[in-house]
Amino acid sequence: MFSIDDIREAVKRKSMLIIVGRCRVEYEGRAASHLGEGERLVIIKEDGSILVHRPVGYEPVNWNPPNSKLDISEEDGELVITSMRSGERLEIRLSEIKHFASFDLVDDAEFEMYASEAEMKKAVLADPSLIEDGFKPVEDERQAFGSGRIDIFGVDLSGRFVIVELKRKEANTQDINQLLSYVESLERELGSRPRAIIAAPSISRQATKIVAQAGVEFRCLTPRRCMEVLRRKKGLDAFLKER
Amino acid sequence: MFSIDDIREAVKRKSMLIIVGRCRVEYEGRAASHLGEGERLVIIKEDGSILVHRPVGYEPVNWNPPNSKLDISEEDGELVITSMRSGERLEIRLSEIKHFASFDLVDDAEFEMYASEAEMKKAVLADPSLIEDGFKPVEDERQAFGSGRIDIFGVDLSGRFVIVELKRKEANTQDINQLLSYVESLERELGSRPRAIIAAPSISRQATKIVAQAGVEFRCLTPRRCMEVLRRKKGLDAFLKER
DNA sequence: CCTTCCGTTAGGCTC
DNA sequence: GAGCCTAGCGGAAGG
Repeated sequence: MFSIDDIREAVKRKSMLIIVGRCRVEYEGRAASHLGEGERLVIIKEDGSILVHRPVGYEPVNWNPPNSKLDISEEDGELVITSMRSGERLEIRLSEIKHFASFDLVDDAEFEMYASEAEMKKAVLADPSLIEDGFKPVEDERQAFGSGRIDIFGVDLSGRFVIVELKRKEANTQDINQLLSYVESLERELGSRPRAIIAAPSISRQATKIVAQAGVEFRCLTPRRCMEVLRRKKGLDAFLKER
Repeated sequence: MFSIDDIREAVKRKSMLIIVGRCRVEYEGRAASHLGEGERLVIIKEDGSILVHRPVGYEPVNWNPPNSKLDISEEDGELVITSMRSGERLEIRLSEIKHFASFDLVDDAEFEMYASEAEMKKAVLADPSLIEDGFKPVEDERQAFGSGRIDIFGVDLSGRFVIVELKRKEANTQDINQLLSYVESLERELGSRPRAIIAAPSISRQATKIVAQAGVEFRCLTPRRCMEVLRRKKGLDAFLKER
């Protein structure tokens, strides 16, 4: 079996702890919550993050992020785990522990993610014709005109300014509003209204209406297409380097 | 020890599985990712959700939501867990298993959350003076004017329309833009510009500028204050019922 | 630090 | 099912 000292020892050693048991959970901080008695999985990680998982659902029912401070105690025969963080307090009272284990895990691997919006941006900068022929991104891309950051800012064949908003999935009304706030901000700044292009794999029907009404243009652009462009470019770079 | 059949059996029994071991993870679906070899915690829940947790961080590095389909197999001496879902595939290849356990957890408790935006809305409907004296929410509150849903729609003392946007934490520029899109949509619909009020515990400096420029009004309203109003109202209801 | 915005966001609610 | 919004969102990136 194990004692409260085993748990304290594991916490101090900065191991990952797994506790399965019957518990109640109270949270108070940015909001507040109460969870009555039931059987759950509690995970405590070496960075001070803590998760309470119910038997179903993707999300933890309660948690505290990394760098929370732990306190382990015993009260009325219950194991009490308290996780504290500026302004937030999570208390888990375990009346019965079905399982306890601790591990010192080694995990240095890189996590690589593909098909993100950042990759779409790279692809458009590498091949601006993905937006339209003659589109030229403006070199200095750190454009923060009062209200937010523009994904890509450039000029079209006729020299007119173009704001491009990228989305890796279907564009919705919120996305169009975001783009329009950039347009208006930039219009005030430059005196003329720039073109606005939303580039996404698809667009919601509702958003289509706003797009039509506000003169925004839609370009179909998928993350997959962008990955292909980047792969081709990478291949070309390698080829040029070899020569 | 345990065999692959133990794991299959636990999955079939719809238990919660906990596996700690050395693994690689591939994901392909809405995006794609690759995670090289390292030691992690894998959780499989009875509803088909699956989580891969690294030794640090609040979030799982890879996952699949509830109702994913599981396949357990053995390849090249590795335990291969595949989780599939419409258009998404998660593959975990375990080269070494340090720990395996399964549990049939019982958890029927209610989870109660307080201080949500929904509660703020209830409080304002119960006591509209939280917005201002004479404010009257319009009964028919299902207001979806082309672009999104308005939190609370009403009239002020002078009979002018008022749009109220509630936020449980500091209001930012995005929130103001959202409110303004409602204002403009409604202005087109009604012919006159309604008042716009953002009710939140605080407002960011950036948002303050837009508020001033666009004629939006800010009302300080905290979730805590709303909870007190609701508690008082509940108390009153109970008192009236007792008589 | 503040601000902004992405995310395999998830999850819920409404039409 | 489609669309929209909240979340104790978390996390990263930029100023």
